[in-house]
Amino acid sequence: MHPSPAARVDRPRREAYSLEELLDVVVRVFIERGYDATSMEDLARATGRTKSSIYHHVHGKEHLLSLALSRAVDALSAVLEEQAVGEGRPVDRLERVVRGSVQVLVAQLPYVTLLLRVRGNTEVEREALERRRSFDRRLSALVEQAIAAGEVRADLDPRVVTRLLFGLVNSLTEWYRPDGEHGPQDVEDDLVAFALDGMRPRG
Amino acid sequence: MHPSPAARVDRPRREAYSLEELLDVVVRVFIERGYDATSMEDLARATGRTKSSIYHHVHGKEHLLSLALSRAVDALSAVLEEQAVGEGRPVDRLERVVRGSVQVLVAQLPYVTLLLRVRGNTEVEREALERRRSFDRRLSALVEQAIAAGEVRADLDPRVVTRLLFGLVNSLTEWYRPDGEHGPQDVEDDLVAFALDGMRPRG
DNA sequence: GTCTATATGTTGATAGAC
DNA sequence: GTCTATCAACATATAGAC
Repeated sequence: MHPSPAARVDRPRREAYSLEELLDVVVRVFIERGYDATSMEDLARATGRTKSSIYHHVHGKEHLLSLALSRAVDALSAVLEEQAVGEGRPVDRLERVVRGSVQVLVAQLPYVTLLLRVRGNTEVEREALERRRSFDRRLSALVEQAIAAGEVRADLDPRVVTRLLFGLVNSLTEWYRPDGEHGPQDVEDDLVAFALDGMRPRG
Repeated sequence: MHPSPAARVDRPRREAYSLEELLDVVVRVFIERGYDATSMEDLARATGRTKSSIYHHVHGKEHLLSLALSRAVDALSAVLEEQAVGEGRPVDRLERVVRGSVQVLVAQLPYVTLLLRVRGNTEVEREALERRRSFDRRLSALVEQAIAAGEVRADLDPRVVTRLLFGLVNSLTEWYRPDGEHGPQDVEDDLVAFALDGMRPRG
């Protein structure tokens, strides 16, 4: 059944574009509205194309999520990989992991933000969550090494310290904006200073 | 049009129950699956009733969210209200706000968790977000008073410190569990110790 | 590689019996 | 206050023209 010519909406035909460009727009919308609340029609509107056009690039909505989460997880894993078997005092390696994580988080803010919001509804999400937990476990081991070496205070529960440190870094996604009033280096330095020495003046 | 008797599913008729009981179940499911991913049918299954039965208690899905968010926001506001015009050094009032927030967060964990995940898609969500921002602003003022009094280190950006402190407390919802291995008092003490003095041993 | 049109399932919500 | 039955809207996804 053909439509009558009068029924056609004058939707202009857009240039072809890459998966990379598509993903940038998609992730922005996923964060803004939430993954589940975002429809393929929303994505079509945001990209200035049609749903069918998106389906030409990817298998579906969950595939888009999968691509986005992989990027974030890969970047974070690389940071830990560098320091996990590194040299130097445990507390210094820990600091480098924190600094590296902050840098990744800032550089890949939308992707990491999306990763941190995943709840495990689907297989794709559960896989990403499992890789996050692996990151957590290895960071925890580093904290315990630092405590054993007397470089981190021993009067606090190591597991709680790990969680708090982790939470401190991850909380950046809730407020840090690249075009905001805080520079990435200042935020990184303030966060490390806060984590190591706290809010109270020393002396 | 009546169904044939054979088509009827043998769904047992359940006892009446209160809005309070309903809300507890609903919030648990909202957190588990995410608000948008949760269907009214999911809620019906979780409560052991039917969709229609739920609609008898509330106007709809968003009404359930509204009730849940109000509870969290009210509890957090009460904590700040106690200390905002309180007596004592700013840093001590700040510590009491942090301790009070942790206690509320632990006592009302599912409700606060839900609040912290809201993105502002609807009017109900935007209202809750605005009340959160108000909380943030007043906490920020308290931090600045403490810095002005020389009770909090002045070499860090006050706004960044506020965000980090806020993020530290809120990150509890990501891992704290009432039936877990950490007692609420220990977590509260460790968090305050971490925030005030950091991870590094003093002396 | 984009488009229009459509198939097919699920959603939030309501009507009305019991 | 619970239930069964139903709806209109919207969801993901696909077919096939250009």
